[in-house]
Amino acid sequence: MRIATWNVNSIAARLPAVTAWLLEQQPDVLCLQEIKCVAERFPAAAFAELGYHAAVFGQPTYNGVAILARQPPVEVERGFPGQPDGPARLIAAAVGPVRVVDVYVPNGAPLGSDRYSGKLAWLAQLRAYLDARHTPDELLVLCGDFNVAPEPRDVYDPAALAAQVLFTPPERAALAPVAAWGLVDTFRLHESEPGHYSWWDYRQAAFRRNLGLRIDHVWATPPLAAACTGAWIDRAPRGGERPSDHAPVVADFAL
DNA sequence: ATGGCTTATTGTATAAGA
Repeated sequence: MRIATWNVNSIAARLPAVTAWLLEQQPDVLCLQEIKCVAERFPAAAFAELGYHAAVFGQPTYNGVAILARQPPVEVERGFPGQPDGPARLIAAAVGPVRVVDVYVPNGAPLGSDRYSGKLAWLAQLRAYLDARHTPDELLVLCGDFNVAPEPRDVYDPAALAAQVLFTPPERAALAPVAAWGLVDTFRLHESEPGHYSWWDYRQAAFRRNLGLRIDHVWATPPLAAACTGAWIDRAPRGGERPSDHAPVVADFAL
Protein backbone atom coordinates (compact mmCIF):
# COMPACT_ATOMS: atom_id res chain seq x y z
CA MET A 1 0.00 0.00 0.00
CA ARG A 2 1.49 3.30 -1.14
CA ILE A 3 0.51 6.38 0.90
CA ALA A 4 1.56 9.87 -0.16
CA THR A 5 1.06 13.49 0.85
CA TRP A 6 1.32 16.67 -1.22
CA ASN A 7 0.64 20.32 -0.51
CA VAL A 8 -0.51 21.34 -3.98
CA ASN A 9 -1.02 25.10 -3.39
CA SER A 10 -4.41 25.20 -5.19
CA ILE A 11 -5.89 22.06 -6.73
CA ALA A 12 -7.32 24.17 -9.56
CA ALA A 13 -3.87 25.40 -10.53
CA ARG A 14 -2.26 21.99 -10.00
CA LEU A 15 -4.77 19.56 -11.53
CA PRO A 16 -2.58 18.62 -14.53
CA ALA A 17 0.45 18.06 -12.29
CA VAL A 18 -1.50 15.97 -9.79
CA THR A 19 -3.21 13.76 -12.36
CA ALA A 20 0.12 13.16 -14.12
CA TRP A 21 1.74 12.23 -10.83
CA LEU A 22 -1.08 9.83 -9.88
CA LEU A 23 -0.70 8.03 -13.20
CA GLU A 24 3.05 7.83 -12.76
CA GLN A 25 3.32 6.80 -9.10
CA GLN A 26 0.01 4.99 -8.64
CA PRO A 27 -0.41 5.70 -4.92
CA ASP A 28 -3.25 3.97 -3.09
CA VAL A 29 -3.79 7.09 -0.98
CA LEU A 30 -2.85 10.70 -1.69
CA CYS A 31 -3.44 13.28 1.03
CA LEU A 32 -3.74 16.81 -0.35
CA GLN A 33 -3.33 20.13 1.44
CA GLU A 34 -4.04 23.71 0.40
CA ILE A 35 -6.64 22.76 -2.18
CA LYS A 36 -7.86 26.37 -1.80
CA CYS A 37 -11.43 25.72 -2.87
CA VAL A 38 -14.80 24.74 -1.47
CA ALA A 39 -15.78 21.07 -1.73
CA GLU A 40 -18.25 21.81 -4.55
CA ARG A 41 -15.41 23.02 -6.76
CA PHE A 42 -13.03 20.15 -6.03
CA PRO A 43 -12.36 18.33 -9.34
CA ALA A 44 -13.60 14.97 -8.07
CA ALA A 45 -14.71 13.81 -11.52
CA ALA A 46 -11.19 14.14 -12.93
CA PHE A 47 -9.87 11.91 -10.15
CA ALA A 48 -12.77 9.45 -10.45
CA GLU A 49 -11.72 8.94 -14.08
CA LEU A 50 -8.35 7.78 -12.77
CA GLY A 51 -9.99 5.43 -10.26
CA TYR A 52 -9.76 7.58 -7.15
CA HIS A 53 -12.47 8.33 -4.61
CA ALA A 54 -12.27 11.68 -2.80
CA ALA A 55 -13.11 12.89 0.69
CA VAL A 56 -12.93 16.67 0.81
CA PHE A 57 -12.91 19.35 3.49
CA GLY A 58 -12.74 22.71 1.74
CA GLN A 59 -13.32 26.38 2.37
CA PRO A 60 -13.14 29.49 0.17
CA THR A 61 -9.74 30.88 -0.80
CA TYR A 62 -7.49 29.35 1.85
CA ASN A 63 -6.51 26.01 3.36
CA GLY A 64 -8.54 22.94 2.42
CA VAL A 65 -7.58 19.27 2.68
CA ALA A 66 -8.65 16.15 0.80
CA ILE A 67 -7.96 12.43 0.73
CA LEU A 68 -7.82 10.63 -2.62
CA ALA A 69 -7.95 6.84 -2.38
CA ARG A 70 -8.48 3.82 -4.60
CA GLN A 71 -10.74 2.32 -1.93
CA PRO A 72 -13.61 4.53 -0.78
CA PRO A 73 -12.69 6.52 2.33
CA VAL A 74 -15.20 5.79 5.10
CA GLU A 75 -15.88 7.14 8.58
CA VAL A 76 -14.80 10.57 7.38
CA GLU A 77 -14.12 13.29 9.98
CA ARG A 78 -13.77 16.93 8.97
CA GLY A 79 -11.96 19.17 11.41
CA PHE A 80 -11.36 18.59 15.08
CA PRO A 81 -14.38 17.07 16.84
CA GLY A 82 -16.98 19.71 17.63
CA GLN A 83 -15.37 22.33 15.39
CA PRO A 84 -17.01 21.80 11.97
CA ASP A 85 -16.80 25.51 11.12
CA GLY A 86 -13.11 25.91 11.91
CA PRO A 87 -10.39 26.26 9.27
CA ALA A 88 -10.24 23.32 6.85
CA ARG A 89 -6.98 21.87 8.13
CA LEU A 90 -7.77 18.29 9.14
CA ILE A 91 -9.59 15.42 7.46
CA ALA A 92 -9.49 11.82 8.59
CA ALA A 93 -10.89 8.62 7.13
CA ALA A 94 -10.50 4.88 7.17
CA VAL A 95 -9.02 3.53 3.94
CA GLY A 96 -8.92 -0.24 3.94
CA PRO A 97 -7.07 -1.30 7.10
CA VAL A 98 -5.51 2.12 7.77
CA ARG A 99 -6.84 5.17 9.57
CA VAL A 100 -5.57 8.14 7.55
CA VAL A 101 -5.26 11.54 9.24
CA ASP A 102 -4.43 14.35 6.81
CA VAL A 103 -3.36 17.68 8.33
CA TYR A 104 -2.42 21.15 7.18
CA VAL A 105 -0.75 22.69 10.21
CA PRO A 106 -0.93 26.51 10.34
CA ASN A 107 2.11 28.27 8.97
CA GLY A 108 2.39 30.54 11.98
CA ALA A 109 4.09 33.56 10.46
CA PRO A 110 4.96 36.15 11.50
CA LEU A 111 7.00 35.10 14.49
CA GLY A 112 5.51 36.20 17.79
CA SER A 113 2.08 36.94 16.29
CA ASP A 114 -1.30 35.50 17.24
CA ARG A 115 -0.92 33.19 14.27
CA TYR A 116 2.35 31.88 15.70
CA SER A 117 0.87 31.13 19.14
CA GLY A 118 -2.17 29.70 17.34
CA LYS A 119 0.09 27.28 15.49
CA LEU A 120 1.55 26.01 18.76
CA ALA A 121 -1.98 25.64 20.17
CA TRP A 122 -3.11 23.80 17.02
CA LEU A 123 -0.32 21.25 17.47
CA ALA A 124 -1.38 20.76 21.10
CA GLN A 125 -4.92 20.17 19.85
CA LEU A 126 -3.64 17.60 17.38
CA ARG A 127 -2.02 15.65 20.22
CA ALA A 128 -5.25 15.87 22.25
CA TYR A 129 -7.20 14.63 19.21
CA LEU A 130 -4.95 11.58 18.92
CA ASP A 131 -5.27 10.92 22.66
CA ALA A 132 -9.05 11.16 22.52
CA ARG A 133 -9.73 9.22 19.33
CA HIS A 134 -6.97 6.68 18.79
CA THR A 135 -4.28 4.48 20.26
CA PRO A 136 -0.78 3.87 18.90
CA ASP A 137 -1.45 0.15 18.48
CA GLU A 138 -3.83 0.94 15.58
CA LEU A 139 -2.71 1.05 11.95
CA LEU A 140 -2.74 4.84 11.67
CA VAL A 141 -0.89 7.28 9.46
CA LEU A 142 -0.62 10.99 10.14
CA CYS A 143 0.45 12.81 7.04
CA GLY A 144 0.45 16.26 5.63
CA ASP A 145 2.11 19.64 5.67
CA PHE A 146 3.31 19.93 9.27
CA ASN A 147 4.96 23.30 8.64
CA VAL A 148 7.71 22.24 11.04
CA ALA A 149 11.12 20.80 10.23
CA PRO A 150 11.86 18.40 13.11
CA GLU A 151 15.65 18.33 13.16
CA PRO A 152 18.73 20.28 12.06
CA ARG A 153 19.37 17.78 9.27
CA ASP A 154 15.96 18.74 7.85
CA VAL A 155 16.90 22.33 6.94
CA TYR A 156 19.56 23.89 4.74
CA ASP A 157 20.92 26.29 7.38
CA PRO A 158 20.02 25.23 10.95
CA ALA A 159 21.75 28.15 12.67
CA ALA A 160 20.13 30.86 10.59
CA LEU A 161 16.71 29.20 10.36
CA ALA A 162 16.34 28.63 14.12
CA ALA A 163 15.16 32.24 14.26
CA GLN A 164 12.57 31.74 11.50
CA VAL A 165 9.13 30.24 11.44
CA LEU A 166 9.14 26.48 10.55
CA PHE A 167 12.24 25.71 12.59
CA THR A 168 12.05 27.71 15.83
CA PRO A 169 12.60 25.77 19.09
CA PRO A 170 8.99 26.36 20.31
CA GLU A 171 7.56 24.90 17.09
CA ARG A 172 9.80 21.85 17.32
CA ALA A 173 8.88 21.51 21.00
CA ALA A 174 5.18 21.71 20.10
CA LEU A 175 5.55 18.98 17.48
CA ALA A 176 7.48 16.63 19.79
CA PRO A 177 4.42 15.52 21.82
CA VAL A 178 2.67 14.54 18.59
CA ALA A 179 5.54 12.20 17.76
CA ALA A 180 5.78 11.04 21.36
CA TRP A 181 2.13 9.94 21.22
CA GLY A 182 3.47 7.05 19.17
CA LEU A 183 4.38 8.00 15.62
CA VAL A 184 7.42 7.15 13.52
CA ASP A 185 8.77 9.38 10.74
CA THR A 186 8.75 6.90 7.87
CA PHE A 187 11.22 8.95 5.81
CA ARG A 188 13.85 8.59 8.52
CA LEU A 189 13.40 4.82 8.61
CA HIS A 190 15.14 4.75 5.26
CA GLU A 191 17.27 7.89 4.97
CA SER A 192 19.49 9.45 7.63
CA GLU A 193 21.38 12.01 5.55
CA PRO A 194 20.71 15.76 5.51
CA GLY A 195 19.85 17.59 2.31
CA HIS A 196 16.44 16.00 1.70
CA TYR A 197 13.68 18.59 1.64
CA SER A 198 9.98 18.76 0.76
CA TRP A 199 9.55 22.53 0.35
CA TRP A 200 11.54 25.21 -1.42
CA ASP A 201 10.61 28.89 -1.59
CA TYR A 202 9.42 30.09 -4.98
CA ARG A 203 11.84 32.99 -4.69
CA GLN A 204 15.61 33.31 -5.01
CA ALA A 205 15.95 30.15 -7.13
CA ALA A 206 15.67 28.19 -3.89
CA PHE A 207 14.91 24.88 -5.59
CA ARG A 208 17.82 25.07 -8.01
CA ARG A 209 20.12 25.86 -5.08
CA ASN A 210 18.44 23.21 -2.86
CA LEU A 211 17.67 25.78 -0.17
CA GLY A 212 14.81 23.78 1.32
CA LEU A 213 13.18 22.42 4.45
CA ARG A 214 11.63 19.04 5.17
CA ILE A 215 8.24 20.08 6.55
CA ASP A 216 5.91 17.52 4.89
CA HIS A 217 5.73 14.16 6.58
CA VAL A 218 4.26 10.66 6.65
CA TRP A 219 4.25 9.47 10.23
CA ALA A 220 3.03 5.98 11.14
CA THR A 221 2.15 4.16 14.33
CA PRO A 222 4.64 1.39 15.28
CA PRO A 223 2.63 -1.52 13.85
CA LEU A 224 2.24 0.33 10.55
CA ALA A 225 5.84 1.57 10.53
CA ALA A 226 6.95 -2.04 10.93
CA ALA A 227 5.42 -2.69 7.52
CA CYS A 228 7.12 0.29 5.84
CA THR A 229 9.29 -0.97 2.99
CA GLY A 230 10.40 2.40 1.62
CA ALA A 231 9.90 6.14 1.83
CA TRP A 232 11.07 9.06 -0.28
CA ILE A 233 10.46 12.58 -1.48
CA ASP A 234 9.73 12.95 -5.19
CA ARG A 235 11.53 16.12 -6.24
CA ALA A 236 10.55 15.80 -9.90
CA PRO A 237 7.24 17.69 -9.79
CA ARG A 238 8.92 20.62 -8.00
CA GLY A 239 11.12 21.08 -11.05
CA GLY A 240 8.24 20.76 -13.50
CA GLU A 241 6.08 23.32 -15.21
CA ARG A 242 4.06 25.62 -12.94
CA PRO A 243 4.98 23.65 -9.80
CA SER A 244 3.66 23.67 -6.26
CA ASP A 245 6.34 24.89 -3.86
CA HIS A 246 6.03 21.52 -2.08
CA ALA A 247 7.07 18.07 -3.33
CA PRO A 248 5.10 14.85 -2.78
CA VAL A 249 6.29 12.63 0.07
CA VAL A 250 5.69 8.89 -0.29
CA ALA A 251 5.78 5.80 1.92
CA ASP A 252 5.22 2.19 0.91
CA PHE A 253 3.74 -0.40 3.27
CA ALA A 254 3.57 -4.17 2.93
CA LEU A 255 -0.16 -4.39 3.59
C1' DA B 1 15.17 46.16 6.52
C1' DT B 2 12.71 44.71 2.60
C1' DG B 3 11.46 41.78 -1.01
C1' DG B 4 12.43 38.28 -3.82
C1' DC B 5 7.34 34.34 -6.16
C1' DT B 6 2.62 32.30 -6.45
C1' DT B 7 -2.33 31.91 -5.56
C1' DA B 8 -7.28 33.59 -5.02
C1' DT B 9 -10.25 37.37 -4.80
C1' DT B 10 -17.73 40.43 -6.59
C1' DG B 11 -9.66 41.80 -7.70
C1' DT B 12 -7.04 45.62 -10.87
C1' DA B 13 -4.03 45.83 -4.81
C1' DT B 14 -4.28 42.89 -0.91
C1' DA B 15 -3.68 38.81 2.11
C1' DA B 16 -1.42 34.67 2.89
C1' DG B 17 1.80 31.43 2.25
C1' DA B 18 6.61 29.48 4.34
